[in-house]
Amino acid sequence: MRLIEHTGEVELIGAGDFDPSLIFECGQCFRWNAGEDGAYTGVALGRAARVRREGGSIFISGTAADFEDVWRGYFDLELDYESVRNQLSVDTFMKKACAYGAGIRIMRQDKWEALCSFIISQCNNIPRIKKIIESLCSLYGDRVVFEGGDYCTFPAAERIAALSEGDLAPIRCGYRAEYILGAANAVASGALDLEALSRAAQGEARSALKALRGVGDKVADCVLLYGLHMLDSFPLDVWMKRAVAANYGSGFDPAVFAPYAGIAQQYMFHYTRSTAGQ
DNA sequence: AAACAGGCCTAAA
DNA sequence: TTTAGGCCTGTT
Repeated sequence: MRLIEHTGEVELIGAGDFDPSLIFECGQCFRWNAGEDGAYTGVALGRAARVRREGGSIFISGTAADFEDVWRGYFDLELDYESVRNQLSVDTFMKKACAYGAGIRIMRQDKWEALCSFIISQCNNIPRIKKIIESLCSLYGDRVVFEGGDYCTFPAAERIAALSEGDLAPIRCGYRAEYILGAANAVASGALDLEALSRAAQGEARSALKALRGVGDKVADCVLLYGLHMLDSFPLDVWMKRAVAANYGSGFDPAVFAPYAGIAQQYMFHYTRSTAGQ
């Protein structure tokens, strides 16, 4: 990959699989939105940015230093996703899913943000999930100005731990408020060390997450994959259960996709949802 | 109007 | 170990 620094943004040439619309809309994140020009703007890791594809290049706002400090890791640019796709194309279904999802990458999101976001996601639809998260950020995040617009960071666990259920009432997250506060307290107090968990064994990290009220198998697996970047974690939501049942039956074991079962899940998820009803 | 949406918890077999 | 019902809220 070649990097060219322009004024206000960097250009990536030969970044490999990198389709902003797939990355931001395949269900792994909630805070990147497409503008009229097709460019995505979002706030991540405390800063706002814009990402777009033009020709064969990817443009990310900021300096080369920003890119090295934040975005190279955030977009997981060290992993060759084309090679992963080839590795995962083990049968007819996965060949189709991988081809369909070429351009997807699994981001390294903020760990606390992933935990909190996927707690909110339970039994909810994407528009409402995004609405609740934006409301949480605008109430309790920090303001950042970017290209003349006003944005908000995702509030730190410490900030939310200091709140009450009443403080969360305006975000309209319903019964999840109690779960959010519990998780925030666990993280803020140090009882749950997400940084340490990301270096622990997957099973151990999963158990620690599931010890939180409001975190079951599905949310825990999403946090492992999207927050702790454990690429072998295989979240099973209702769509994935249908997809697995339809294509593999009951004896399926995601270990056939090791060590990238989580990426396999992402291709399957996106392919299944996008082609639903066709 | 009733069901459903990217689950989780509890109680009961 | 598996299953049913309830849960906040918004949308269809």
